[in-house]
Amino acid sequence: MPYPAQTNRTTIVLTARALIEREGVEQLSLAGVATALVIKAPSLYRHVASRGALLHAVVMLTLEDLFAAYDAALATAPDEPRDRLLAIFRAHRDFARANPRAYMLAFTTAESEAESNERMLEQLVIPIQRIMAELVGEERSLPALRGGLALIHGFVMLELNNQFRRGGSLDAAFESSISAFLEGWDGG
Amino acid sequence: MPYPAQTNRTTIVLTARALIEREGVEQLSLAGVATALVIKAPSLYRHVASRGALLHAVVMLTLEDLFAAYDAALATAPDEPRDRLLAIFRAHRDFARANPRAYMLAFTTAESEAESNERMLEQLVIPIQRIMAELVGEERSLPALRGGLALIHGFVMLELNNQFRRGGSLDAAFESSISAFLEGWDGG
DNA sequence: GTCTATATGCCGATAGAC
DNA sequence: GTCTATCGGCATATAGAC
Repeated sequence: MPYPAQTNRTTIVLTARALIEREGVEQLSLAGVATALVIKAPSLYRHVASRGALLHAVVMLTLEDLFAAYDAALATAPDEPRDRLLAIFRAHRDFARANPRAYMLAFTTAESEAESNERMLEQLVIPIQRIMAELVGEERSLPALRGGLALIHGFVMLELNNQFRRGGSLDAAFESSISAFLEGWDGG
Repeated sequence: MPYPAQTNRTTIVLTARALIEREGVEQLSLAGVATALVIKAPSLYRHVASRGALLHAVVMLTLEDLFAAYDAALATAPDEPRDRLLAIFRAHRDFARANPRAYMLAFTTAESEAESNERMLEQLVIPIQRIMAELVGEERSLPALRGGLALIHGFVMLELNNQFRRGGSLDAAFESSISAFLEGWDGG
């Protein structure tokens, strides 16, 4: 066994994500990943087809983790629909702040890499829409879902890109904006 | 005059933006810009310090154009604060859809290139906050501004990245979400 | 201000030995 | 599965002639 296995696909993907988080996506090179794993770049091709495939794997992993964060938040949330929705939204924001570059990458891949991405995103959104339906009714649940996603995603994107530069509590702005949005659908 | 002027900084920036819109930011090379201008790449350095400086110029131009779109929208809008806010939000979305890649670039530059970017963004946001203050009161105008920006920016980002894949009217979702958000602040 | 020529570097990816 | 060696490409940026 002159060249025993020194890594595997999962480790490679995790390392790539860590490097992306540290230096940015455009800085990610296969040589960098290999160095971090103390192997040589060509060895990576036994586990990953290309740089693009690696990035796609990072995106999928990130979406899976976000989904898991939803589940964890729901596991400890109260029964009220409104509380459960808030729990998900807060978990979403927390996740984005904990993994900013991976988060942005996952939601900014325009290509929508085949169908895998699409399926994952659908899975992610199902629990939100279900709760939304309880709150605003079935027929308005789709636009309400879209607005809710837009609100939290937009908030998080602006926050991650340092576009809220005027002081004041971002937490309070987040909470009160969600409250306003939900109450507005109630009333409408 | 063996080598007469064949271009200028403004033309270069406009060309760069057009290329970005066509092929994406990461695809933009100085060689590509030069070719589009029918000159050679090194000539660009008489007008632009570096690729980064060129990108920054594109961002500033884009923000200026967005600001102008706000002004144009307000010029023909009714007097009611709510109508004026809707006019700005619709103009924002229209602009983003007309210039998707430049828009994403402008709002995704984490570095916040010196202070110029910051000042421009502040200018952009002033009219929105002023109207917001009329609608929800001065002391709540900052969180309401942030929530409103988050909602429209998030909606547009999800839309541009093709993350609304379930059919239904996006226009309707946009309008009803804004209505809900604004009414929620009224009621709160 | 534009040109040619070039320095310099990094990248993704492949071939073939072990 | 990992290695060394390498191909081929394209990038930013500079030097110096005109």
